[in-house]
Amino acid sequence: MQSNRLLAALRRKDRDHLIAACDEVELTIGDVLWEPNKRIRHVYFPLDSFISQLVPVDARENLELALVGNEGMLGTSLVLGVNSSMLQARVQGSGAALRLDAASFRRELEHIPALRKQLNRYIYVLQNQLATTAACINFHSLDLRLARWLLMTHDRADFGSFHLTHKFLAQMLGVRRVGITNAAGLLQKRKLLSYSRGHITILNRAGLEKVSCGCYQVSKDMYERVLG
Amino acid sequence: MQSNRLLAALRRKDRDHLIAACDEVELTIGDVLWEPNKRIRHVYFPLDSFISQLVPVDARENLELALVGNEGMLGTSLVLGVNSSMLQARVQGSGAALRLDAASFRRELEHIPALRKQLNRYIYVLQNQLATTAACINFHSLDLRLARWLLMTHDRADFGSFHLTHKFLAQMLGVRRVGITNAAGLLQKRKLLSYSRGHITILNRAGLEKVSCGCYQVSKDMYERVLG
DNA sequence: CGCGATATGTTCGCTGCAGTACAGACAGGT
DNA sequence: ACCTGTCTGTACTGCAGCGAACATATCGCG
Repeated sequence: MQSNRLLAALRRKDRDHLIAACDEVELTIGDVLWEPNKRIRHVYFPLDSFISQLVPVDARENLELALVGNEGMLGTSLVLGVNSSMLQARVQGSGAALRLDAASFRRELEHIPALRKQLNRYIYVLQNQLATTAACINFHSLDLRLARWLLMTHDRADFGSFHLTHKFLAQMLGVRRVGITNAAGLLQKRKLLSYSRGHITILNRAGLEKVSCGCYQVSKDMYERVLG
Repeated sequence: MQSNRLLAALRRKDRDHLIAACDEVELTIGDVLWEPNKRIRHVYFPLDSFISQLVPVDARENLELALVGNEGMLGTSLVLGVNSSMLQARVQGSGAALRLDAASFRRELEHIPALRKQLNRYIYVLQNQLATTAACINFHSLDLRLARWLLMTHDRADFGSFHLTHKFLAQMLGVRRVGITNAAGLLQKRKLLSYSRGHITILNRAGLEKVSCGCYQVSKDMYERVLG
């Protein structure tokens, strides 16, 4: 069991107080924690789970814009004083998370200035990651984007294999399923990964980083610089 | 001379206090107010100027991700406790703005809770607009994106014509110059706009809205709902 | 006026991805 | 063992946008 990095940065007393207020819950892949523009009832601090945030497009398609693992928190809108978000939150890796209802969370934000400060910085990082993602979509080809996506997921899953079908990846990246098959085929030919029926294993992480566009490193550096 | 909508929402006393602390400055198209990852020295509340925020990509290319006019503020990073941003800020429409140095701004944030609250909401809107932009880039064709861009600029310029060359638009949208020539040609054929040597005039705004993808309306509605 | 600089228009070949269809591979249930 | 549903691989057409080169048009300036 891991801890949550945002909470780990708090002073022991603040952290204990906050964790005591939370429930530890088990999240299962596929769970939808919020629908777009519905009231947010809980915030989540993932421990070893991770959660996608998806923007719905034209009522049919989706696109993943942010991945929240134990380095982050789901529910930043509440920090900004708004109790909904246009993004859908979907569990993408099963595991544990600390959960806190919205009202309690607001109370904790008032009581623990360091928490607000930390989460503000996290929001800054998220914003910049969003900017990087937009640029990546515009300029980089699908295989680069796929490599980046796998690296980000790998960081949060901290084990080298996970359950991801091509169809699922296509929904995340907002492309056709066949596009993923091709891109993944390229990466597989270079012995960077292997997969069969929804089970992807990263064989050569360093190689994958080399193939991926710089966007991965930019996002990662941003996090370390502001929150590390 | 317009006022700034974020400030206009404050109570008279707060607003007057804040405005008294600001300098009114004249911004000229092309001015670069910040470079990426450099220290932010001032924040700006545009009056009748407007400012692009651009993400640099691979050290050569740019992509505009946000446009800040009198409905917003430039310098939200400071609200989040970080004194830089990875985005470049470039004046895209000449005009006036209220300027405040970073230290004073921080002080005002402490003194005027309503300001912090308002700016937090604005950050939320920006974040969602960023999400919408990313989706738009991924799913929508260039002529739709161009229509959206022109509408957003038109909103902030509040007069129907502005100085924009195809080359400049290409840099904003992260595409080739020829791509803009084609897309603009399509819109011109439908009598929605006319241009000659850098001077674009919107002829039929309603028609342009109809042609544009839904992203324009989504962004606009989001602003009105949260801040309107 | 003539010149150079800038802005726009057009063309060509190429690539990446969309859309669609279909075939083979494998897993789990009965 | 068989069937069925799911996952993956392959093949095709079509289009949008890239990169590059070149042609034309317009403006400002000497």
